[in-house]
Amino acid sequence: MSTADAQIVTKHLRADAVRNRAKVLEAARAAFAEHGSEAQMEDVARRAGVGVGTVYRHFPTKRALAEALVEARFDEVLAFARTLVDEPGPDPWEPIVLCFEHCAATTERDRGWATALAVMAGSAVAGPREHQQDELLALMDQLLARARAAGVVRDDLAAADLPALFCGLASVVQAGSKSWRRYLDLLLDGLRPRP
Amino acid sequence: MSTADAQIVTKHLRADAVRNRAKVLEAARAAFAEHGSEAQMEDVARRAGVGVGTVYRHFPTKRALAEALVEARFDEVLAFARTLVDEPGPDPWEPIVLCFEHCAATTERDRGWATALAVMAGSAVAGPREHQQDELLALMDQLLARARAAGVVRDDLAAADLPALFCGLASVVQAGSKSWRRYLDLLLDGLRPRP
DNA sequence: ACCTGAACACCGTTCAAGT
DNA sequence: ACCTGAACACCGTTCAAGT
Repeated sequence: MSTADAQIVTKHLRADAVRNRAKVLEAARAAFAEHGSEAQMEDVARRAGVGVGTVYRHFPTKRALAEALVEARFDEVLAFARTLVDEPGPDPWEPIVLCFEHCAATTERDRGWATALAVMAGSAVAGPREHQQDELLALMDQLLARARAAGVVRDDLAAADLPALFCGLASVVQAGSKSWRRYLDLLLDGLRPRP
Repeated sequence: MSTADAQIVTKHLRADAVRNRAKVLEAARAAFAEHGSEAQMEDVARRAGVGVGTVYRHFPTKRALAEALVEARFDEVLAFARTLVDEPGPDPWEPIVLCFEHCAATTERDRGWATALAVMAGSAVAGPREHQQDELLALMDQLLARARAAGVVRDDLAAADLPALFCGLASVVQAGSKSWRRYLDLLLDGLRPRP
């Protein structure tokens, strides 16, 4: 959906505009990774080698630019989740663990990712990236169903519970806690079936 | 400690300065509760009925003002934890639950509180409110010791694990999740002893 | 169509002038 | 000693002029 949109837009873009858009996104990635939401639009423009006006032509506000980056990350996360669903291993518990670890790793690389997860956890009626969110939940639901069937997770754990768990994990990682491993181990252990 | 500091300073303040300082803090409380960290210094000054310069005389930066508010909240939380330690009930698990619920409730009323918890979870070497942090950890340690002795919590759960748990909870609450209750129930259940 | 960058608006912070 | 608020600095955003 978002990919389709991007292509439709792309068709109407001049060649140099396409290049500039990509350069801006790449520059923004670097700037936001380094400075978080404090990153400056002027700095993004400088790194991309364009004028500020060009940045604003492609992304109406700083927030929109940040969200475009998150959308790209979302696609990565979706691809990862799809792999887990499509290539099931012998242990149905493992993909659950991998999802949480992937969430933590993504948060470490991209400070904007925690915000995306917070939006999902808030579960406002609709919102940006709604389709991405739905797809991720559907994928997680499949992973959970398998794990439940195998009796390796609490049988009352639903996919709808996960965004909040990811959100919590992301904030712990982002707090810079050296020991998010310990936090994650506690969390995962708590998701195991009750006796 | 912080209370002592405040009194030492108070002695050197002129009567009108004391009043103004209190008015600024009260105005800041309202402004930050309403707008979060987006609150404007000019607005704080207006609500307090003073000039911006007066706000800056008492608090060198916006960040310092926000931290003063958090320090006050911290004192409230410490008082609550002290009560739990000093007036033990029949059920040693209950105070643990109350601590988490109090954390969630405080986060709902004060958006700045989540930041304080994130700092604790990050456990940087030192930092502001270090004594408050230490005291809170010591109190939690006592509550945990009792619960462990009664066999109502995982015996590997340490007080040092709690800041991360609080941090995660606070971010879920702050995300505006209607169902942080569900999140908290999952979390607490995960802290129960293993079979 | 798209790009540029000077100009504008907004808000955190400072400081000269007041009491 | 402390207060005031105009002035400054910084950064997000706009828009007239260019190609």
